[in-house]
Amino acid sequence: MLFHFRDKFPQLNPYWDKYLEFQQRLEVPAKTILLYEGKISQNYIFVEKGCVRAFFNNNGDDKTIQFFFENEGLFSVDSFVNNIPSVFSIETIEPSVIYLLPREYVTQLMAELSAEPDFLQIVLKMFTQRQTHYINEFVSFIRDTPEQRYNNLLVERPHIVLRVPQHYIASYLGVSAVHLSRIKSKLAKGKLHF
Amino acid sequence: MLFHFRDKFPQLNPYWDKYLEFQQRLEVPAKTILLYEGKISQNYIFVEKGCVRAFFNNNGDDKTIQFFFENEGLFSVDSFVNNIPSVFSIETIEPSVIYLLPREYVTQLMAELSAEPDFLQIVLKMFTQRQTHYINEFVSFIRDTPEQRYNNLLVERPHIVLRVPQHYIASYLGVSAVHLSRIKSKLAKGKLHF
DNA sequence: CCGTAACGATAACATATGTTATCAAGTTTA
DNA sequence: TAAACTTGATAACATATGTTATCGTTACGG
Repeated sequence: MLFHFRDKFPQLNPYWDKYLEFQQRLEVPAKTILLYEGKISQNYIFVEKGCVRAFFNNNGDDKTIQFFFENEGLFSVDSFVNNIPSVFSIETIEPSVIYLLPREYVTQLMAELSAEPDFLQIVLKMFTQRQTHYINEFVSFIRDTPEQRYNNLLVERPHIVLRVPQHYIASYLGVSAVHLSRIKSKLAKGKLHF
Repeated sequence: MLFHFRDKFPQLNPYWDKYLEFQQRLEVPAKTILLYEGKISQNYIFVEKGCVRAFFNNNGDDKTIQFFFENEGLFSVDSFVNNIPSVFSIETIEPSVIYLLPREYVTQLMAELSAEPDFLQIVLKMFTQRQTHYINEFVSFIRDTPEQRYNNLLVERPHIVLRVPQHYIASYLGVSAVHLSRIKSKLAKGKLHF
């Protein structure tokens, strides 16, 4: 359970900026784990450069839930808010520049934000957006074939296809890497008829 | 995008109770449509007796998103909050007793609730719960086979399997009705070995 | 610079799932 | 009560997808 913050609600940026100095800057290679499945989330994670994914282990092979790129922030809401073990891990996909804001500062920031007059409205909108996102994700599994989901990804979020290794995308789409390769070659053949 | 209210946060019930008199009581047969896909949600819907489902039409056959039973309330958050056409329909599955609270009263209710000191906390918790629910739904599609999903349903929400016709459950699980029948018979055979 | 790992394509085979059709039992409705 | 509809099971066949293995290419660390 993740969500983004920064720049989605620009009027909150000044609050955010106040805490820049408390962030820890990390420069890390690919495949660096930022949060371990089973551990309690202790930081809000902001991606300045590179990209990360949220995933969980399922009998050996891992399943990707979501991707995050430049200027996106995330945390395991469930773990962070309720102080319970995270059900997924977070790791970098590319060499990345990451900022971590520790729990105590996030709490403090939240308290300050509550003062903002229309913070309730913003929170509602923020969660409504996130909720719509996750509902669309799962409706897509009910409605679409893997091929259609891959196509949607190509059309709606091509940067994911361009930057992320194929087996992560496959696990995100809910198919095997082999099958995703088949889907791609089938689509490529389709495009030859014109 | 739906969510439940009543009794999940008992401290809010008094607020809710104040609006009981403005609700419209409906006694309807099965297959009564309460909100049409494409229309803007004008009511908060509360199920007193019976059950309903949210679904959308996909090239002729319909796909079920969620089920609601006694004492659960729902509305299309996206449609209701942002005044846009709903992406799904809502219809009764059994003969039901339904209460509708029109938009204007919900708005009024919300305004009153904002006064409640820890309403922000409650809203956060409420949405966090809903978000967890939808994430679990879609993670289940990435992680589990249809057979496992059916099993989860049996274990975690057996009332759904008991009360809801099988083809609705099939469309909710993302499989054909025929295949759900196969899954059931396979599970039944499995249970004979003991 | 070499060895190793990561990535992606493909083949061959096994299994899962969709589609269509048919049948039986129960329910609803005229 | 008869006809029509709903629900669910099953068979037969077609298609989709998973699994395992192999291969070539590229990227990367010693």
